[in-house]
Amino acid sequence: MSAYELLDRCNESLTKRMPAMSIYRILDFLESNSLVHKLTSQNKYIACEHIECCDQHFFRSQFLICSDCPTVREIKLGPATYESMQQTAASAGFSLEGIQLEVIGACASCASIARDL
Amino acid sequence: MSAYELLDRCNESLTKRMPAMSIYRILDFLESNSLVHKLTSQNKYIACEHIECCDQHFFRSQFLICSDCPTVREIKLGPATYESMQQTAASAGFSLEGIQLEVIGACASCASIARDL
DNA sequence: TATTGTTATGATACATTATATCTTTTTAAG
DNA sequence: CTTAAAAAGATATAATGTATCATAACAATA
Repeated sequence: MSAYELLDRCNESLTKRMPAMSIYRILDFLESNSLVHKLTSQNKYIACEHIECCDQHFFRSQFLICSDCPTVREIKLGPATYESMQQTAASAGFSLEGIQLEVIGACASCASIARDL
Repeated sequence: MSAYELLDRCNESLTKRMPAMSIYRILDFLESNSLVHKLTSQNKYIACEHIECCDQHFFRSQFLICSDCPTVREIKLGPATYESMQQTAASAGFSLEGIQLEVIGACASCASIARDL
């Protein structure tokens, strides 16, 4: 959802109107704790898919974003993949701090619909 | 540069004011021809670093973005890397259409400054 | 050359996304 | 309790991007 979609959703169930600022502050907090991720190519926010899998999740994610429907899958980035990215960066003189890997594609269901046409 | 920075730059050298719409239309065209790329995590646009390297550039790029200065390096994505991403996507049922890989880090010069502190 | 249909551009308004800033409230420490 | 610091509320505004409609340029054809 976008920040403002979240805002509308909140205001449906609240008697008092929530200001946009609060949504962004809350999202900042959740993001900095890896409970929510921002899909920068969509300006949308998504709950971490692995919140419950462990106490502390020390892994990086990539996002598979369907171009036809709202489906998004968050997939853990293998340490080997991450290290190879680190090396690629290093070979260009960069010391890596973070990555944002967003993959656009057709999800299983949309791809099968497309095949039937 | 951001779209509006580009707009301002144009208006410095033009007698007539250019509308924002035109900038976006021009950027759309350049993007669809891989002459300009959008850095979605920054809402900025950058000229392709490999425009002159070949007639047709059939490769994908990743972007190394410095978190301290405006430096951005565009690096070709090796076919092996791309295929491994395709496989990862496929294992989640996605058929890959495109990727956006933005890497945040410290460029060589900013990293060396940081070391000296 | 005139006619017509298509594509591109100009112009304006508006929608969406995000931040700045100042005030008030809450929390925590001494 | 008092006070300093942190969080939340509130409002305005900045930054980014799109919709839409009118006009202009262009190309195909009679």
